[in-house]
Amino acid sequence: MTDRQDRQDRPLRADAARNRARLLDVATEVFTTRGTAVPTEEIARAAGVGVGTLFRHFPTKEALLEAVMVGRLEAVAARVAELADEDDPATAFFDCVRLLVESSVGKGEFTRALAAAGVDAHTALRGPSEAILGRLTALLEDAQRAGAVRPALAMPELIALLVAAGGAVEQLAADPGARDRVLAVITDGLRPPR
Amino acid sequence: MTDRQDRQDRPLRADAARNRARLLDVATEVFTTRGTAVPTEEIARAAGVGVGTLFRHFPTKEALLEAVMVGRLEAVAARVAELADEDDPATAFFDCVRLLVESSVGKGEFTRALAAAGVDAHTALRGPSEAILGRLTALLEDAQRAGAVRPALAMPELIALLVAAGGAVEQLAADPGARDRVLAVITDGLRPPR
Amino acid sequence: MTDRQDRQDRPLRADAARNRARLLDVATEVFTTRGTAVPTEEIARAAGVGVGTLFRHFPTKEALLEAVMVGRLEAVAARVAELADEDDPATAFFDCVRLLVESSVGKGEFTRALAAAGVDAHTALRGPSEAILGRLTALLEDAQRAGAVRPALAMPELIALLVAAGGAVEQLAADPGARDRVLAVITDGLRPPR
Amino acid sequence: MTDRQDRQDRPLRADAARNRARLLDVATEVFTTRGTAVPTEEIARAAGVGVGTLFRHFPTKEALLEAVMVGRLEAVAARVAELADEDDPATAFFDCVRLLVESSVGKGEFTRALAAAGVDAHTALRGPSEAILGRLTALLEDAQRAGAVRPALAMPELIALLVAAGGAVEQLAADPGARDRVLAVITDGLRPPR
DNA sequence: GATGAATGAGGTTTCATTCAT
DNA sequence: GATGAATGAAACCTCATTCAT
Repeated sequence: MTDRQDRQDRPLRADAARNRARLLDVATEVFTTRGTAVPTEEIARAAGVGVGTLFRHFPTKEALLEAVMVGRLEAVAARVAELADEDDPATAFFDCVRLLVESSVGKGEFTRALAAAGVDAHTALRGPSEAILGRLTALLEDAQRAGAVRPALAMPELIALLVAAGGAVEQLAADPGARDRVLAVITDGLRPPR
Repeated sequence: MTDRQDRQDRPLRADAARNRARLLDVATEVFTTRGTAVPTEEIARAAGVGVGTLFRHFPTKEALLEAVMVGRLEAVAARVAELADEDDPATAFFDCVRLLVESSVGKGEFTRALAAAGVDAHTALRGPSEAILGRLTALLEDAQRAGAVRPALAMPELIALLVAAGGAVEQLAADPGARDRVLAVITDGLRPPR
Repeated sequence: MTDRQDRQDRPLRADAARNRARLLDVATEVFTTRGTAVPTEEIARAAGVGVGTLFRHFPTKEALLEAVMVGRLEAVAARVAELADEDDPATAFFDCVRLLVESSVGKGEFTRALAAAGVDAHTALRGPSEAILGRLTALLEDAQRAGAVRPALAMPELIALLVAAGGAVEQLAADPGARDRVLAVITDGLRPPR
Repeated sequence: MTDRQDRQDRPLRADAARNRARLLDVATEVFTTRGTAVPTEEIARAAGVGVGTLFRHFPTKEALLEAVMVGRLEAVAARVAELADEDDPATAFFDCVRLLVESSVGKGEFTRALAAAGVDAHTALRGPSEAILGRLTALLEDAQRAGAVRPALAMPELIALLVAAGGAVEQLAADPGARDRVLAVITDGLRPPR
């Protein structure tokens, strides 16, 4: 009776696309700055649409959260791909680290919320996540081979460090000097021990 | 906002004191492992008391959160005080860093929840916080004077780093090796740059 | 309340007529098997049209319900008219009873839903209803005069019995033997008492 | 942590019991006369309590529906048990039939709503249902052995007939004469055919 | 003091209906 | 005429907090 094809793959109507985009923008902004406890109705109002519209686009609050995450991850993945073109392994790796730290602002909150909601976060996030992780793994290994990064460091702790440093940077948003000093500590810490 | 103790200085009856202690224990455990969204009723039940009792001791959920925080900060402050007795400035500072990271002071969630609720987080937390910060400031300065820590580092970013590293460590709870490597990155990063 | 046909007497365009017919078919099927709580959108989808089209033909969900009822009643009225041609009063009456029971005129759900919606159910249903009732009244009187049906029986209770027996038959859809035995009880019960 | 015993088996506090009873009364009345689509809030208001109270007693609308059903079935079961003491099998059986028809008012609506909600209706209703069905089966067999009821009649169709006749009687609530005539048709129909 | 029943504002989600495309 | 996106009232349910027992 209902063909999935019919409902999903048709390109969105102009106004629908506009609304969807506005909702995503607003949700990203709101979730990032005020946490995930913000009522859906408020997000809808801020986007200038009714709740019904929100729920047509994202059938669940979780779905909205997930979509926000996917959007952010995709943007980051794109920029990581650019940076990975750099020739010098050390430069490429540390630029990437800086990028990830600076763009991971607020991400921890999301993953936690998704996890708490019992979502299998991997379903929709896997694609962009793996793109990022794949690149980063390669960059790490190259930089380690080049002697620019301490050999005793694997991906899990690197990820954890990046997410954590992102949180720290977030706290220091008001003081760019402090932010740079945090980044310096992290990057210097990643180099091989003396 | 303030717990019962403060309002009427009558000493708590034995059973009341026991209930208050159990509530704090349970709340610490529950908030830490499952976040602050857990219903008050569940906390009361886990502590073996009725909700009414919980609200007699802590007139607000926020008050309970605050009390939990205060408890944790006080415990940490005590241990920091012990560590500060160490003679070698470098040892003292880095031991303290490790301690603070491992006890994940702050646990982001709490401070955020308190802030979101509009509580002036400093009212009740100021005491123990300042105790910790005072010691840490002194340790930092000593270690910097001794050349063990990079000079370009102030308290705000140190705090941010510690909180962040705490988060990273939390994520890696399952893998002690990774946790140690994170700590190594942070502590090496804190040393003077080459 | 009234469907499009009534408002503008322009004859329906070919595709419009086809859509209207499909909607009625689907709605009859869906309401009958799954109750009246099924969302309009689902009916539209099953009919292969958009919701907008559904509401153009039937300005209200109630209007659709009503149209479904009218359709069923008209079909039954036609068959009752055929049966009434039978010569033997007893045969005619009992055949008619069987027909009405088996076609479950009314299906309780519908009338209730219509009534609950505050529709004056008689406005549009009156025509076909009266056609059926008129015939049935005549058949009942003839059969009573012929001594085939108990004299102490008026239309209201006959109707009620038929609707009720329809419900019983519906419940026993899976077991044709049981269905026949229910019909036997009713028809034997309608004969004059010993 | 939580012992089921602790929560459920304690006798209800006086006010709680009063509220629970009022809620059940109101719900029975409302569901019976106006169907199951009535909002829970309205039931709560009619019972003079807040929604929260309703949901404390019945954690789901379905649970309330089920409780209403159980209550009605238990009442009927008790009366059936009384009637079954009668010596004459025919009298006992037909009295029971009359009772069931008259008390089954509105029951069909409930079972349908429960079924639609996907509840395994048997879980909570099984007890009282089986009590009624067990007695009725025995009465039917006795009456058949005594030659007072047609032999070709099994429980499934008897049940269906009773429920259906209940519906008919409900429709005729305004006219007691008609109601009695319906009952006469049913009971005469149940006797052995001539 | 302790208990847990009661409260009701507020959160998420559904769905009949309207209207821009 | 047809479409389906948008709308928002209203449904169900949760939970911090109060208060009778």
